[in-house]
Amino acid sequence: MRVLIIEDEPRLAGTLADIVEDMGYTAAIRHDGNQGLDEALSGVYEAIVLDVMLPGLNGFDLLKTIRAEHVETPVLMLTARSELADRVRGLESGADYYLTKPFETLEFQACLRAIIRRKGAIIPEIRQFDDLSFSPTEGRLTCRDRSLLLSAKEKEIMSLLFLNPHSPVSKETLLTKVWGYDSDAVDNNVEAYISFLRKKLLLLGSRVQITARRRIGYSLEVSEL
Amino acid sequence: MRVLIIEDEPRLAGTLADIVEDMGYTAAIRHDGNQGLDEALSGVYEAIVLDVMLPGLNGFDLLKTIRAEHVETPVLMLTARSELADRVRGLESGADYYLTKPFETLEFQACLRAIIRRKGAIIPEIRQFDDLSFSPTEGRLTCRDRSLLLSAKEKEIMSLLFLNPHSPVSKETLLTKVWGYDSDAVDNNVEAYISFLRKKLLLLGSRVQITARRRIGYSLEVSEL
DNA sequence: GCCCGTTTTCAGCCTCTTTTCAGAAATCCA
DNA sequence: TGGATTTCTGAAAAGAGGCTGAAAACGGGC
Repeated sequence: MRVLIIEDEPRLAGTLADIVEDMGYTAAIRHDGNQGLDEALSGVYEAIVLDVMLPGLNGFDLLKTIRAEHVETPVLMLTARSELADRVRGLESGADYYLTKPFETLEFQACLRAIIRRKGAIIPEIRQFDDLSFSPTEGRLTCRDRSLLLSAKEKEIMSLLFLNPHSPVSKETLLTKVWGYDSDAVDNNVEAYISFLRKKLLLLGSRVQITARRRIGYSLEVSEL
Repeated sequence: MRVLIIEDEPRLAGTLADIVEDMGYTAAIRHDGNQGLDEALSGVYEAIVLDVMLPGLNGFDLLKTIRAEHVETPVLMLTARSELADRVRGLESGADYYLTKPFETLEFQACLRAIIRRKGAIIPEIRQFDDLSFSPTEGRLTCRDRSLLLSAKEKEIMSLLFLNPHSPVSKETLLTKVWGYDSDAVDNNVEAYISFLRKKLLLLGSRVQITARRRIGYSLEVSEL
């Protein structure tokens, strides 16, 4: 799961790469428009972070070109200006989102996650939390040398919990995101699955556990012991 | 610090209000376009969360009207569709951001913070008062190296107290905001919870304490010693 | 149709939260 | 000072939410 960053300013490019890697992706960096275009056309990226001002070929034209070539990779555009005209132009060139510098790390992450999710992909490849790692595509949980596969529903629940460890996910969220908006599943369905997942965590011997916060939700936490 | 939510679906409106309040704002809700417009024109809000589909007056037109009246409150638009045309139209109407349903709490908060910050205001997501810090989303109180989690009701009460330390919050306010408008909870319920919270502050060893002002309410104060 | 793993359902138990109550303490005011 | 009022808090009861084992129902592959 790779993200392409096309940004000529080295410091910003580095920072972005760090953030993206924190999210569980591998980052590739290109510093000019033409190199960026070549790379983007490869179509192997999960998302592209694209600065508007670039040497060689500007962001708008780069974007139009790859869209013309039917590369549908989600694109997050970055610009120093927040002019309406620019933002509209960005969207019309085929950007999925438009972020004005400066921005917060959290905001950037949220937007990146949002555009990737919007195109239907499941978020990063391998996510790590303490001694536990999780591959959402495969649905594999690994702790040290032990590893096991999750069922479809278990996998989706784990994905949501892994998205932001420590921050609780409510049963309501789980029900609508995993079972669907108009399903008639009830709270106990979630509880049953949480129970399944806990058994598997125990089996793996991980220090990570799923903690219930009454009336609030479930979150991943590292065991105190 | 108020945020106006213009959203006709009551459930979503309620959820958004909760989130916004967790961030330390006061939420006002309007369920239809015309009422929303009146409220928005007052210009007293820090930000407006605006659904596109509304009875009475749609979001685009509402937004254009208030911008024509030179109300520059940041606006976060919500829509069920992610059509390019819609997004362009939203931006052209004067929206600061465009969020497609469904979205994550975190994503929503990040965007809201972003648009407010962009217009110059600042909001910390962790609130600090003397040696005590409080994270409303997580419901965690921290003092130096010690930290603990609050229950649902404790959390809500603490949120309200933290909103304006030193300024007292009445039992009546607490009852309506925490227990709800039509609950039959009595003053002693509040008193009991204040007592719980005091115990927890003691446990943390914080200098912050909850002071009662007879017939007026409770406020956070720093201990004299 | 049968087998398998997955998913749902149910019931009983357990735990934490919330409410209730009663007496003690503090505060106010005449 | 003394009585009325308000607030505090420990303990217990009531309630809601959460857990889990077992069994039933489902559904895809052979």
